[in-house]
Amino acid sequence: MTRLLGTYYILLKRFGEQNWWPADSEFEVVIGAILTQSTSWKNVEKAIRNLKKKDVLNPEALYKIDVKNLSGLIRPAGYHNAKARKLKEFINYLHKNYEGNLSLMFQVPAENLRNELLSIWGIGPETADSIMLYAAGKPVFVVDAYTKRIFSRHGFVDGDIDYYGLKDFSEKNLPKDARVLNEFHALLVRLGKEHCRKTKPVCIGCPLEKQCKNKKTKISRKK
DNA sequence: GGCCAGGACACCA
DNA sequence: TGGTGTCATGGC
Repeated sequence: MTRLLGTYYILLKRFGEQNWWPADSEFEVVIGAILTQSTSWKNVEKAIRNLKKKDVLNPEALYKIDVKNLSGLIRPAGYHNAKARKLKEFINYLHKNYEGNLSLMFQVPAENLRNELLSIWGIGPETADSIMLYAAGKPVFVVDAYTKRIFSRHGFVDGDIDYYGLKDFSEKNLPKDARVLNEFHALLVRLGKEHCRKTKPVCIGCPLEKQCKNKKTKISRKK
């Protein structure tokens, strides 16, 4: 077993299954993946509630709604004008190429699907991988700000590693199993929120405290 | 009242 | 290729 996989089991034992992605449908996962860009999930939930209330959280309605109305509904998620355009870019692509059928799109082989997603304006590496893993069920590792911070602070990778360096490292050291990759990313976000924040890291009680290399800000047990 | 959150893109050197 | 600015609301 790799050290990284061992870390996964440590987190799983401590936090339990996270049951990601919290959504009622694959389509909702895609929308959530775009809305959560650089935004806390609590704000995304409000935007999603608005979309549900107006009954537009489906491919047909989202295709028909005008971008201004859409922008107003997703306002709580921040960057609402930019995100409304992003949602429109995705839904237009889906209608143009797959008749608005997400299941049809997800039949595309993983590597091709990833390139297609990346070709859509507003969908970058992380959002593409989130959609691949949590909506399409493809076995890919999702890198985010928490992953980078946690892995560098705990000595898995250098702090200046880029997205694909981190993704390659992770996928080489973990089984190609969507269930594991799904759970691990969710556990890393949980760890990041509770113990490995950008500022004020709380190492005491962190399940990875012994491995932490964050000397500068690590909180000492000594009085 | 400041910081930052489950990023991506445009622009510039 | 890498650094910086922009997009913006809401919780803590």
